[in-house]
Amino acid sequence: MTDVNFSKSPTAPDSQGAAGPVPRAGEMRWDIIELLFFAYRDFVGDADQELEAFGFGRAHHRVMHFVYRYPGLKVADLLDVLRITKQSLGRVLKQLLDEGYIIQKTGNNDRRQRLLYATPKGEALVAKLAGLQTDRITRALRDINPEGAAAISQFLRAMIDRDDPDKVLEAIFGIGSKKVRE
Amino acid sequence: MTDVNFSKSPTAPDSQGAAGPVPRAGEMRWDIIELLFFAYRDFVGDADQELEAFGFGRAHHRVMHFVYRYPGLKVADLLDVLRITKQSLGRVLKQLLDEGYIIQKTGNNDRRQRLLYATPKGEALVAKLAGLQTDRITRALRDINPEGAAAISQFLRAMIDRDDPDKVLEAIFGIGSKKVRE
DNA sequence: AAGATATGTCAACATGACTGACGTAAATTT
DNA sequence: AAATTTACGTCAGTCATGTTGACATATCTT
Repeated sequence: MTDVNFSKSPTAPDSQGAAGPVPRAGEMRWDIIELLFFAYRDFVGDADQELEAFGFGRAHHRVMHFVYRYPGLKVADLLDVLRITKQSLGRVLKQLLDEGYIIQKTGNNDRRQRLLYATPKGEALVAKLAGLQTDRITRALRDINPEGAAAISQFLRAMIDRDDPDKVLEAIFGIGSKKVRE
Repeated sequence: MTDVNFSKSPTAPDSQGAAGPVPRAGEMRWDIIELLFFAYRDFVGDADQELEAFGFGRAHHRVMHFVYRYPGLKVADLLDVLRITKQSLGRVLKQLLDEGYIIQKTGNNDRRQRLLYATPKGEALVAKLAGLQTDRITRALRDINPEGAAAISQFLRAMIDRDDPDKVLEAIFGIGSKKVRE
């Protein structure tokens, strides 16, 4: 009744419509591709539910998270990290400023800059959401030994593009001696 | 110049605006949370670029992927997997049908069902996109031994909600003896 | 025959992304 | 000192993808 019919596909699996060297299906990492999809879907799903209560979306979460974690982040840095346009960021940032989750401070050296900081209200929101996600991660790591955990960390790092890293990635990869809020 | 000011946050890191037991910052898995964000961002970024050339978006990719991988998937199954509404799926699915990437077949036992299959054109698209993502995964796994790879797989599986698994998750977790296209 | 199910469709709307242009203040370069 | 560049904000318009709720049709189940 809710069964999927897996028998005989009407199209041959080996027929290809594209030119050039197409990778063969047998070499594909379907397993990891799909696990990443589902893992990420449920990982962000934790926060999505909470955010509804605040009238916020994922965009607000991402902004709050990085502002909290990297105090004094500039607007330009945030644009690099989130890879969205000024317009998109502007809308979300304005809401967070208006509702008192984030405050701006004029840069000391460069007065054009607006350095961003989380207010206590903003910190509480970030902590709540990170708590949910940390719970999931901790659960997932429960039966994994330190070597396994190291492999997971190494794998995730290696999945990230390292050409032209932004401010936050530099901190994560320890390129400079950037300090991050613990 | 593009430096981030990490010194003295204007708000105390320990001040909390929320009631109840708030997890302390020191217990948070900021590392994994952020690695997942960046890893997934770049992982889906591979496909996004290619999709532009086809005039498609991520939604089209997700539909194509699961239809290819689980031939004969029903519309209802797809709704479960993608966790979107009928409306949203309908728009995307209609395009893919109209443009010949997917075909429908009426169910054998239940003639109300529309079983979905990828056409050769659709298969080529999925293969192209999966190839890009597989390349990234293979690169990331290059220096990781089999035990590490097992830990990664175990971790990703454990990150996924197991209550009320859909058709595809049942196949992935081998609950039944579902066959999947290799 | 009545009811439940699978799918498709309509209207209306929200969010978060985009482009391109323009303005202002402040820093930097000439 | 003047010209240019940079950092940021904003306006107008568009697009992709998600939402809700209602309703129609064919088909299966009871």
